[in-house]
Amino acid sequence: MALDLHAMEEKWQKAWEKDKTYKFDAKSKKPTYSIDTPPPTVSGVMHMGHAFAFTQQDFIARYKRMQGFEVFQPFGFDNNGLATALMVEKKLKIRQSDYSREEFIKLVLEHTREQEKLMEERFREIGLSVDWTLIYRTIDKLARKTAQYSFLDLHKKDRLYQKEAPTMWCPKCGTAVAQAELEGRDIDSTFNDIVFKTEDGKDVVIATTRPELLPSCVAVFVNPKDKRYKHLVGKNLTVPLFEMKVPVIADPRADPEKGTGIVMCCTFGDQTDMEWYFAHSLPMVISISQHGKMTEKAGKYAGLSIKNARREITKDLKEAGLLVKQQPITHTVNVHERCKTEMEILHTKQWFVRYLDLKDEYIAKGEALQWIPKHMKSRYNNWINGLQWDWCISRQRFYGVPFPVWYCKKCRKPKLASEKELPVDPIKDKPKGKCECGGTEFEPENDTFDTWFTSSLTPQINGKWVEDKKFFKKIFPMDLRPQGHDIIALWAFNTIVKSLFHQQQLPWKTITINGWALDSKGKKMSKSLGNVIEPRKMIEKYSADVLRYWAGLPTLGEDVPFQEKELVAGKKFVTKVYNAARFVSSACEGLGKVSESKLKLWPEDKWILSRLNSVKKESTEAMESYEFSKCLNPVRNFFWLEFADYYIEEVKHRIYGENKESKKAAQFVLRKVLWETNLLLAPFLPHIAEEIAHGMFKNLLKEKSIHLEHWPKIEEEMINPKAEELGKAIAEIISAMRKQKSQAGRPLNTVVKKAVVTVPEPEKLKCAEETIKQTMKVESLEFKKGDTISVETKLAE
RNA sequence: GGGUCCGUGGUCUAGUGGUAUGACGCGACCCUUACAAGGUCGAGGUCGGCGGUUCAAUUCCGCCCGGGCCCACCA
Repeated sequence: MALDLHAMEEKWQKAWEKDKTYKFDAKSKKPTYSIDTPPPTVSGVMHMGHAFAFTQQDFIARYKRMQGFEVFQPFGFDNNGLATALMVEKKLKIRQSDYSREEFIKLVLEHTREQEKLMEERFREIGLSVDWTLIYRTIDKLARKTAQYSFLDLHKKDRLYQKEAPTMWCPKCGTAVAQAELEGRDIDSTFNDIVFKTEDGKDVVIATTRPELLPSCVAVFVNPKDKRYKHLVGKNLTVPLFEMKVPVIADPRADPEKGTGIVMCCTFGDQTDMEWYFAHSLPMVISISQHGKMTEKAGKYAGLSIKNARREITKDLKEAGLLVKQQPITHTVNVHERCKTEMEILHTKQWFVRYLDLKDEYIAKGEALQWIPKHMKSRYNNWINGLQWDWCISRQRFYGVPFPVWYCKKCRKPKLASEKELPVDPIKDKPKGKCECGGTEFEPENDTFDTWFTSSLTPQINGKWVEDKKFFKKIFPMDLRPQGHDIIALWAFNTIVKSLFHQQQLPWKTITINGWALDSKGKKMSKSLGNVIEPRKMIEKYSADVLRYWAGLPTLGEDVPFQEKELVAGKKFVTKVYNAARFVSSACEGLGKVSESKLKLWPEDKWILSRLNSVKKESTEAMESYEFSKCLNPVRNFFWLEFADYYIEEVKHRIYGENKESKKAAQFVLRKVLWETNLLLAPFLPHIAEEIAHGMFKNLLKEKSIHLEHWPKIEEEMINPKAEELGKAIAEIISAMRKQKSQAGRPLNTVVKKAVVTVPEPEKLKCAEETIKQTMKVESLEFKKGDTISVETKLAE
């Protein structure tokens, strides 16, 4: 009887939905286990990486539920941010500028709702034990309210400032960005050796990749130890084409090895330029506008794009004979992670969260957090140690959560919304009351929050921090944050920062960092490479349980190449479990309650019960430390290689035999092992586990779902090393006999006329004589003493 | 350049101070009353390289090579 896995899985998914099996009950007396579920970006599509990570999260959720926790596992959608705005514009063929912010947000929420539905269907197909009534969105009302409340709270705690300062800026998106949004990219460029003139008309050659910044040149730097240029320090040089005079200054940050060893400082070509600007109180000459055009400071080049200006200026230098050499190079440049545009440092007014002063505390708190795998903590530390900028949280973007801020027209002071008004859109809403100065006229802050300003509040959003203090107390701090290693610096770090400011404690007890699902060759799956495999295709071809099996194999945190053959193996395993369950179920027909103490156990019974408990112990410890693969692997091997391959074969004769006493013991053990391994497998293979439980062992179910049953308890008294040793020896002997039958080309049910078994301690195996004889159909069995186990057989004709 | 992880039969992996787990693939045999979408058995590895510690190293230490990721590197 073949089982239709797809129909079976669909049946149980519907049943779980109908029975509200995974519903979070806030009134439950059980201890809460809360999970800070990552919100996938709304795109309508589920990737293999999603399936991978969310399934791993679900293993934990299901395990904790079976350990008696009331599991809070919500689901989220990230529909805040640039990616979403662009997607909606494209799909609906609209421009956000044609709408008010509130209208646009409404539109996005409506539109993404459809995409969410599609995604929700996909995510449901992998059998997540999510409470689907707990869905949050990073731009819906609660998220906006929470983010704005967070802003007010940070303001109250004196953690916010607004400042005109050099800021990382994306000229394409026309907005400030945070350090965490930068990405290093190798870009081809040209080293241009440009001639500056000394006051007495001599040439000084300076190498630069950015000749378009010549109009912003405010100084020239040399290393104080560099003898070649010592004579220039304190003198002025003339900037070619632009003819202004700039001083030569000595500073150790100038690298004599790079370029010509003498470097121009512009406001601002890079971070060092900025440091020099502050360190040497240099003037500021901004020649690039917020939209990436040259300003009037660039003279005749004003209005050109950066690229065009670079070309024109290079051309003019060449014509003037001031460009002596050009050399192609590749260098790493910071680009905006969203649009891959090269970053500029511009002087603009932005809101910042002041947080650089607390680096030590972040590190200390990071120590107090349980990181799994442990080494991921060093990425967090690494990031904090390298932090150089306060968190710039304002974005000159239209779509996002608006700042709850207006400015007094009279005194320019910011006026913040009051908590009760939240969420507000200052463009549409008016502030309540007057300014401190008495002013009554205000203009809105047009900026929106960095999306991470909101995403870093998922524990507060899900815990209803701003709406239900009692609920929040139940949920927060959360037990688990599962997430990818790519966003440790962004999501994990910012969430920790926010909770430290708002709640003065860590947002979670444990953070698990999952790896990536790669293609079979270990490359990242991406549309452009054409190596994307959709989980859905694999579910259709195999099944959800099979896909989950694949996700359960690797160690948490490992990147895993997707090998379809592992699904083949998974499918075989699911089939095996089902078939074995069918056998056990039919073998145990009519078996009611059993009084354990009255059973007379055979050696193989003691062996498998001992092994069962060893495996329970091993797998429970593994799950407790979030090492689910160390649970699944041993359970799988135990089930298949010991229980199915040996134990079942060893007791068949008792099941089919006449002796009621021996049959009952075998039945009891079969049922117990099957039932308990099925429980151990339930977090991994929830559908087939439920099918087996309901279809074959319904009388053992105490709850309406196997997923609400308790995780098997370890029975230490059943762990018996001697029984395990004996069981292993029996298996070895059986295997040796199988080998001889196999090598003789005979079926396994061939009768063995006579067998001589050599073992180190024959007397210990005496009790297993009947088991071996019956299992291998041996007519006459003799034990001999010898150093190693070996078997001689005479097969029937 | 700094950090970190990884490198085990054809492929993917488990694991450990005493030469190794399982899977997929491969070969042979077997239609044995749970399972032929199966079973049994088998072949296949100098556990990246070099040195060191040790009675003993794949496992510990150092260096090197190769790969991934994070950070830095923008003259």
